[in-house]
Amino acid sequence: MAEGKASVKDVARVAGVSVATVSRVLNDSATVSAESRARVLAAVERLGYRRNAVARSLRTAATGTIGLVIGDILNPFFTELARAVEDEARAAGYAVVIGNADERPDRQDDYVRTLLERRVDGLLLCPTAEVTPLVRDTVASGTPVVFLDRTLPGLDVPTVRADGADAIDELVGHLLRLGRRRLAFVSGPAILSTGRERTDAFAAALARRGQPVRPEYLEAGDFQAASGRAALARLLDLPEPPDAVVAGDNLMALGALDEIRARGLSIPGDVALASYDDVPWFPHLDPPLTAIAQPVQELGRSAVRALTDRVEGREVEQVTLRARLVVRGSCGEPMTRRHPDARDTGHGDGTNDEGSVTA
Amino acid sequence: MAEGKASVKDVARVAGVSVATVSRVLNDSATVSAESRARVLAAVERLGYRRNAVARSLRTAATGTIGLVIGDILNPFFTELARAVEDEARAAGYAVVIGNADERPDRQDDYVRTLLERRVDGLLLCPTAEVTPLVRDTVASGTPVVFLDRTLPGLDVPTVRADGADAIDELVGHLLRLGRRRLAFVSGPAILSTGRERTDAFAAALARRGQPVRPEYLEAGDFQAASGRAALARLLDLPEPPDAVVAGDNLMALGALDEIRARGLSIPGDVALASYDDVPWFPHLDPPLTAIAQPVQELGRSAVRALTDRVEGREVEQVTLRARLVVRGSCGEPMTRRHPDARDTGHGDGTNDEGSVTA
DNA sequence: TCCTGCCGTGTAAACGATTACACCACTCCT
DNA sequence: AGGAGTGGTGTAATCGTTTACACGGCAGGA
Repeated sequence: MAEGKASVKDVARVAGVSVATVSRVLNDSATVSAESRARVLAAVERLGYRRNAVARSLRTAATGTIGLVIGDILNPFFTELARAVEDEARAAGYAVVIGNADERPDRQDDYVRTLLERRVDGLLLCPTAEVTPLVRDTVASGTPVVFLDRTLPGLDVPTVRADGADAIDELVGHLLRLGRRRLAFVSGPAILSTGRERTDAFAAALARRGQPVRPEYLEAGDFQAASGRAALARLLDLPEPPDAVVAGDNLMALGALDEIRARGLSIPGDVALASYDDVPWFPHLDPPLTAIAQPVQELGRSAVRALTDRVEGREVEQVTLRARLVVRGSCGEPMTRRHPDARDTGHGDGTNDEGSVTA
Repeated sequence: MAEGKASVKDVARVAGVSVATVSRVLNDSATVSAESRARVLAAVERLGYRRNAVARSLRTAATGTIGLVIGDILNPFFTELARAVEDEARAAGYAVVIGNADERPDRQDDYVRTLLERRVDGLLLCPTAEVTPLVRDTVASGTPVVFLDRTLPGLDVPTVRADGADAIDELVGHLLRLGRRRLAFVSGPAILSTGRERTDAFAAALARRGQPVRPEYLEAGDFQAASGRAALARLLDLPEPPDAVVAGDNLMALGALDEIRARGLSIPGDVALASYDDVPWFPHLDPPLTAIAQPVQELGRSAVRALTDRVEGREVEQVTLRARLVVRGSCGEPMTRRHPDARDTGHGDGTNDEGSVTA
């Protein structure tokens, strides 16, 4: 109704009670007579009073806020993750402050720093490719931190992540079955679990099937599109270029697509392409991209649960979920339906289903 | 180094000075002897002191934070916008708290409420399709608010947006030139400027060229994929279905794609498709999607500048930028290069260029 | 009647910073 | 020598809440 600068003191005066009573009504913390309650509520309404969360946080030493630092806000994987985190946090009564590290340790640190200064109750971190002193100190200092999607070596932090080893194994089998023999992998930074482990799983899958693992087919990028493109350029310039490439995330797959198209090569004719991460438009690409889908919704929700558990003093353990393979046409699988009359039911983690967002 | 619970008082004690001096060093606000400064800095280091932004904000009545409420975090348009806002805000010394309204007025209000409680210095709002009392009260109460991307009728709020009338006109000309005569438009909610104005521009462009505007070809959605799909279903079920469809945003275009594919129709053979908003993967679709690109980076940056100007007491005026048409193959344009050996230079607002993200 | 307990309420002390004001010790000028 | 200015510092008030503690009144049991 009125100006927005009223404080408890004003409310108390208008309602003819003390500030303590106002506070008690606002938090319904103790017994207050119906009479007082009504008068306070009326005064609040009349003054357009809005509680000052800053002062409240100062006094209670809790902000009701968790920080989420994601790797790259332009990466739909993180975007979807942020959405899931937000939903679950809101349900648990927390607000989320999102920070975008842009895959750069310095920006990550910037965000961690301001989030800590703002006294978030806990921190959800998708760590960038480096163990910075700040991150080390932060986890050491007892601030509730949970790693999401990725881990860093040498730090004892609860982590929520998806294991794609089985899916990668399946994908390798798929490619070999389709006659591909020169399989390449473009991984993320080796220090990140999501970089190292995916490469390892890939190599293990080849080995398990008695296939050689050629070091020149193991490329590394930084999870950004440009690095995917560069990696593809190096691979395609090899004397014996690969006939199948698996990209370590969806952005590098996009970069790979760029390079393959730019060279006038066809997919899957000249080279098969598959991607880690499944995103809504993959089914609409030419050809539809075979991908490994992570349970993004569950990842986000579990992470929030783990963090709030830590914040509220409960014990938490590591959470590992499973990713799974979604076969489409980009590896040479015969396309059974050129113009499908039913929806491709590739996704399946509960929400997004091919570009149709939110139920 | 040590525990993270030190306060200015502790620092003062260790440094052998008063809290005032500590504060002065921390804000380098007044002259402090080199001697004292050094001792304070040493104490800060030794105690691992981290300034409490909550207390600071309470005292200074400023949080150094701006709130950004976007329509839908799963929509890449908003994601890119958020990125731009964040960059500019960070450069201006502000942190950004992102809220995701999910295109729902109640969630928008939820976020506006908590952001105001947390005393953000200003609010960047992409309003949802309804003028809620809270939004009305907020702008009336003098809180610095700037609308971004969209306006609401009846509210006098500085707005930063892109005008697509010229681009739509150009697109209509493009379609007519390619022989399309039954043009349909799937708009967003009529109450939003981004809904209404795009429809109007579309109708005006047709009228200007002496083409009839058929009301049954003017569909409305809610900027989400599902509504685009539903709209397409209605359009394609008409006795005389359109031979070209323009979607009012990228998600509805995705939904349109879904429906067209599900019916076994081909693009552009059976129906041409174009979209408002350009996103990194459009060039990789089958066929590459013709789209109207908004100057997203500039939009975000201008909005932050407008808001910080308001926050810091300067006058601000409306900002209107221009969108532009990016022709690809989805309307029947002969594809000059099936396998381009140069990059499609569709985008051009400075940063993203096809899928390659960040320079 | 007096004591005990409970209910509803108010007073005042925190929380951790910033900052107005006062103060001291100089130096420099007249 | 005395006054004015200045540079460096400390004391204490303040921001808007929450909450420990105290207190008055009233009911019920002995």
